[in-house]
Amino acid sequence: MERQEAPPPPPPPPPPPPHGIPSLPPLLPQNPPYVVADSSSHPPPIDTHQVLEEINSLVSLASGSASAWIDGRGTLDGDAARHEASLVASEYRTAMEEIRARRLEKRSKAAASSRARKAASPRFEFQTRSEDDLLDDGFRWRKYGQKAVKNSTHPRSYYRCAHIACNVKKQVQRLSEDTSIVVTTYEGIHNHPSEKIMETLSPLLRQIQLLSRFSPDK
DNA sequence: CGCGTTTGACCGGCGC
DNA sequence: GCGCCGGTCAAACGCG
Repeated sequence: MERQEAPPPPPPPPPPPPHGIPSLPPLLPQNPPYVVADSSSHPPPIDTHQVLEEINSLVSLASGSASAWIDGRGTLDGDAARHEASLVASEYRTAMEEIRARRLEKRSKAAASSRARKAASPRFEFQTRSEDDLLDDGFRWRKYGQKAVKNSTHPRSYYRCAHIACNVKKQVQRLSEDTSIVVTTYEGIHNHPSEKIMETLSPLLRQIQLLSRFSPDK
């Protein structure tokens, strides 16, 4: 147990979030206060793989893997390490539960507002014969999803109006029977004018204002 | 580097 | 309860 010099703590590799796996809350402190493995010590060292197993089972809830986080950290040892391992696992569990709860809440709120909007807001659909899927209607749209739909060879694309606080949506899909036809479905009413139209109109408006200032009946 | 797109995971609704 | 399906989310990616 006698250690003259604290061995230079191996700088923990920056957690490399592997491809496709969401970044995770810290599992272990960056600088190890934990005891370095010592074969002569008692109780025997615990393998991080044990801890990893539990953490992984928790992480699987959030469809990720924690192995990248704990890899290369070696073996924990002693009561302190044991204690820390359990703390880490329980902290992690709490964190993941919170994340999950927040996501659920957000989703159910979104679903509720989507239902309300569907019931209240107008929805209209029209077809155009066009090479381009996305026809220029003067508004800016941000794509937020694409989905293969049943009985259709072409995917359906989902767009939201890019204007702030305007929640108009549209779906765009090419007919499988006639590939040259695009079906566009709008949902909701814009709470702002089309930027394109304003761009065209604003010089005219300025002109009108200017003229009215010098108009004789003023 | 900021912003828009891609893409797989996830959720709720619905029919069975 | 279970599986399917459409719609949405959000991290990763890509492009100007």
